[in-house]
Amino acid sequence: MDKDQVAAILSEIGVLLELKGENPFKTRAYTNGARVLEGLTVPLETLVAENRLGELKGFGDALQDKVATLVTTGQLKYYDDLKASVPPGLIEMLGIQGVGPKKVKRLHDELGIDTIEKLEAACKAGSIAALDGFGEKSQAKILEAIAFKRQFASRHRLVDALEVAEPILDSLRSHPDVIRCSTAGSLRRWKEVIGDIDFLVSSKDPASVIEYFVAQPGVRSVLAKGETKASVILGEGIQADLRVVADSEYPFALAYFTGSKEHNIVMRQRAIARGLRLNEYGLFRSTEETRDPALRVACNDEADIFRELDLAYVPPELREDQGEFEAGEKDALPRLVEWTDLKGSLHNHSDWSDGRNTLSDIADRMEELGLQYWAITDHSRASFQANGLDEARLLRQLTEVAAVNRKLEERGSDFRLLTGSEVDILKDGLDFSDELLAKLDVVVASLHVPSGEEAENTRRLIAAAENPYVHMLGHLSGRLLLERDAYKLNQRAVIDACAATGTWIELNASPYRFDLDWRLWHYAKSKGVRCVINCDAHRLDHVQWLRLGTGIARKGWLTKADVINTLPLDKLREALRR
DNA sequence: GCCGTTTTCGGCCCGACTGTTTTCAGTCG
Repeated sequence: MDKDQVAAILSEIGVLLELKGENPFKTRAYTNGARVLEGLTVPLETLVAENRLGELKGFGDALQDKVATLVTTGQLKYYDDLKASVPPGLIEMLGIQGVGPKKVKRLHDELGIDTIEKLEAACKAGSIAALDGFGEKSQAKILEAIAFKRQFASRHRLVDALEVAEPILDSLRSHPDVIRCSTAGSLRRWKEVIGDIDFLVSSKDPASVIEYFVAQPGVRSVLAKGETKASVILGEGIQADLRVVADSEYPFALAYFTGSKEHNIVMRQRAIARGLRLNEYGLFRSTEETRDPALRVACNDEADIFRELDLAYVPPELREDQGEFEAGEKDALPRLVEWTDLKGSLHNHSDWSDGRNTLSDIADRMEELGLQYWAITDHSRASFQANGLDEARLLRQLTEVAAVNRKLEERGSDFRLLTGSEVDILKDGLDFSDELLAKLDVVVASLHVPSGEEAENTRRLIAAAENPYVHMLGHLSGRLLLERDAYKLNQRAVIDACAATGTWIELNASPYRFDLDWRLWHYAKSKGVRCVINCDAHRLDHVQWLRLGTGIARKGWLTKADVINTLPLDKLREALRR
């Protein structure tokens, strides 16, 4: 088994132990172990072979033993027995809002409920309300939560969340009683997929802000409303939470609610190690629970908090406990790329294949936005479903691009369209000959029709990377967020090949893809692979995705120097020729 | 289950909200 499979099993063991009512710290040991494995950059089998699992954080005798067994045999009796002892429906029941491991255990032990369907029937029959510790309200809430779970997915794409969050944030900002406000949580950390939206506000009058928030136009129902927080469901089925704090507490609350949970745990531990106590209300000179402002360390913003804990400021995108503490201690955090650093996009479509707009409309719009270049890389002939270009049409397109560029030049514009192709990676090589590819400014090679075999897909992509006319690989994994997993593929092996050949890798900025995944960029960068943040635009307004994609690049620790399309046009042309 | 310049046993990050409770357990983030 590889690390991801082993991590999934450790994580599942954690959930199963919770359902059995095990010691929560034991449960956490498994959950933590899974996270450590997910972030591993060396092959797990190597660690096992060299007996070095004990070097991993939180890996004691029990975890080392179980992981080694899984890696070498692909099986684990402890896990099999545990899984067999817990009905599968119980895990599904955990996904219902307000139902946790303790309740699932009691429902199962006392009423024999082991599926969501049985739970729903029991609610309707009134037998949940009769249970000790439950009541009419719990029963009604469970029914509601089951209906909600069926109607809406609990995970949402970043772009969908931003679309509803940004107007609400603007609205909060305009409220007279709001002093400072921000989004927080996974949205602020720019995760590609988010669960809910978090807002944070500082105010002298929390009650009025809470009332204002629950009355926002997008609010469909109110889940909870207290003195300092409220939870609502927005029309799109996305849950949004608001916290209101005093302005002096704002930086602490912002850091706290931005998370991630794992990042916060380390922050608290750093506070404790310095004789301090950190929570959402402050950083206190005390190890006891307190909110005494006299004991609070004065901090005006998040940077002050990091400084008190002997760290450089960590941008929200990096707060995943993926190395930011080691780097922050040494003041070695990178200066991350900004979306305004980008000068253009090198993978885009026009109405010659499956895009919507003409070459001249595209040029006019991108010039107007202040970009310096925009590559037209329509599909190649094998993508006939996307109206892919054959050699003759591609050659005609080159003439037309030249004509558009001549007009730009005549009116004194420095903006240029670049010629190119998103050439299909086929079973036996690329869809176009090297002679044809050599005539293009930009060649993006993409796998659209994968094989079912990991080794075969990996081989095809490596072969494409080795072609001297290929500048970059497009949407490497082929995933579609919340729709389709990555192809079977050894991504690290392909990254290694790109490092060896100097081939760039695209960060496809489409919010449906964000591919290559941010978790792999740190590795790619360490190998010296350069990134291209591409819109893969099919319409003019997809240019907005440059901003989204840059946030993902930031999560991958990338700087301006790591991203090719931050280069001005003349430097870019040189790089393309190399 | 993990961990240790006080500790190899006894801790392990912390607080708000809800419902079912007369003081707290469960859940969530």
